[in-house]
Amino acid sequence: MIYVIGNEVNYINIRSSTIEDMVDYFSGKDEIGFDTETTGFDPYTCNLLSYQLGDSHNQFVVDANQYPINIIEDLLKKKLLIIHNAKFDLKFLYHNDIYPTRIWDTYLGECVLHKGDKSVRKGLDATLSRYTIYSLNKSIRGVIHREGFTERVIRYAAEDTEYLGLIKAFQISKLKQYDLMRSMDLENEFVKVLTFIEYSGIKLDKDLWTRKIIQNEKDYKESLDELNNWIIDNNLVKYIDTQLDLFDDTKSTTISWSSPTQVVELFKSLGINTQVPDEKNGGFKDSVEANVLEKQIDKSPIIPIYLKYKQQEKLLSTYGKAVLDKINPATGRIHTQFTQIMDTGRLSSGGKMGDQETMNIQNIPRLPDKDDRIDGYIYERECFVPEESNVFINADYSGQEQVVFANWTKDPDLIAFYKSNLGDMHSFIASKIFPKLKDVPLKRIKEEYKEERQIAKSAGFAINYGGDGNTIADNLNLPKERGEEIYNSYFKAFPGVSEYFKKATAQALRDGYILFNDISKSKCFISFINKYREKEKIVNSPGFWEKYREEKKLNSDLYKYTLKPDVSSYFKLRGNISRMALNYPIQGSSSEVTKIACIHIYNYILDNDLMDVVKFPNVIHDEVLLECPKHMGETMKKIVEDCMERAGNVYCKIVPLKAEASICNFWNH
DNA sequence: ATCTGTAGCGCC
DNA sequence: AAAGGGCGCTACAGAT
Repeated sequence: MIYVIGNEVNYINIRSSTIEDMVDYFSGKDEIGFDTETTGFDPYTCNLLSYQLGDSHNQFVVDANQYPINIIEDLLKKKLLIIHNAKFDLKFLYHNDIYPTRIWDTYLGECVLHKGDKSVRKGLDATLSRYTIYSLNKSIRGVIHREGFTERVIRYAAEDTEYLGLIKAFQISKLKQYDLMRSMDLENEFVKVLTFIEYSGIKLDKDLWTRKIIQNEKDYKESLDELNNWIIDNNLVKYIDTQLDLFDDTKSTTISWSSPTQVVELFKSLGINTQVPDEKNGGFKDSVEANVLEKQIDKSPIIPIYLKYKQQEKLLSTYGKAVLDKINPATGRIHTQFTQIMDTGRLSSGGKMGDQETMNIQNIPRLPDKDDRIDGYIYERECFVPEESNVFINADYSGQEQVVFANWTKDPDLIAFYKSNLGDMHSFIASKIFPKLKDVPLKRIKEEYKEERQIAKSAGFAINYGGDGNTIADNLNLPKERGEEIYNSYFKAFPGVSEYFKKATAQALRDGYILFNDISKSKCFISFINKYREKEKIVNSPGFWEKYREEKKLNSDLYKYTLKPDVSSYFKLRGNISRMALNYPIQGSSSEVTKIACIHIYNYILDNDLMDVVKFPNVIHDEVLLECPKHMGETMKKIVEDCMERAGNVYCKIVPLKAEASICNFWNH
């Protein structure tokens, strides 16, 4: 039965009711299906129209204008709320100072159960159809704003809460089957925090940002002029604009410098090699990306000018005027949208929230090292600031993924490095892969063997992400053989890493998913596992390789069009799985550590009644940004560090994760 | 005029 | 045999 509170109705199976009756009905129950209808996505500028509470027997649709949601605060705080995409509804509750404690988010349930498969639709309707024969009519969505509490609006609003308990039950059974309940618990806890982060937003100093744009425009024009003048000075007539302008006798060029296609053509004519391997077809393609050109910096003086231009262009486009439009008129702050569960469990930021464009707040350019900063130059992160009477607490884990890596691989030398607090990691790897540095103190390596250290840094990085000798050679512009040597000496130096790599790959190939760790048991399902198994079956069939070698010798059509593509795709898929198996557990477990840290911080804020005082402007993978009144700075700094290290201790039992926080007046990281 | 895919590059 | 993990945004280029 559907009940409406706040409007007199009498339709078939729809009755009028009262708040008291509704509260009475749910007081004996532990969980409530919950949903809201609003005028839009932003809690600061939009309003709550109705809220619905329901289970499989009864649903209550309440007119929020007549009955402000605060009157059921007690219910919302005490019961388990089952919500599809809770972040949206929670934001409106937070806006009314209601902070529920127990959430089951059926949307996140789907994300946990189908992590790795983007093709799975996770909306409420799609979710319901996955588990039951029921389906929803979503065409009504948004109509409530226009037509009010009509019969069809009431029916569909009620329907959204009717099946949530059922979906939850199906999800629990699936989650248990895959041993994913702890992973789900983590996400259900974290969604409350992520809501708070989005709700908090981050303040952008508008004037400073505007000055930054002016500065970028000036730099941009200068490098653009430099580019064009170089063409004119070198009299590359093909690219010089010959069209006369009666009012302007300065020459210009016909090149659109932000077009890679056009720049490729020019650079080729200057003898610059633009060929890079094309992953898609195994052949080659043209590219003028920075890492291709940097290796050929001596080939033409135009290269450094072009690279500088590209940098300025980026600062002016992605980090230019559009950012100012993202400032919320009500709060004066930028409120992004986070996606809570990507394939590795990491967050992402940006995209559209309804018809509202948000921005990625996780890729704002970093401040250069202090020594490299230019006096008076305005850097992006300097423009992100706390409110007048506040300070930022900016904290990050030192070497989060590296430390998780050491704990996961259990490599004795890596562990020894951290345990003895030897100092610089890259110097340590250098000492392991260069025999001549075996007995040189790490401090000396860092200062005197910069080249070796750089090689070690690049090699360690590539290997962590599943790269190999070829990757190393390519990165460092070395011969293939040298890259191979470095690769091999790395594994010789760290046998535990090699062992771990083998085990991780074997597990993934066996199970068809990547197991992140034994604490949360989080998993990413390999969406293309069946495709891999098909190819595996082919290459493992009796006599396949004999046939392959034979046909290869003949270079037959069978080889060219069947055997070769099969083998190629087999190794390609296997390589992909292998790299996922190496990287996902490190990246995914690290993200869980950060999520738990954020939960601790959030709970501290909530337990100490600081929701109106402390803000949580951002989280960037291994880094958190808090905002609090100046006088609380020292306390919050310690709290944040403590929360982060406590979270780290859950996952990193051998080598602990250390967190460092600082108090600052802008995003100083 | 509007949509889609790609190249390139910002962050961790 | 192929050859570095995870994201999102902006410009261009080609298509509709």
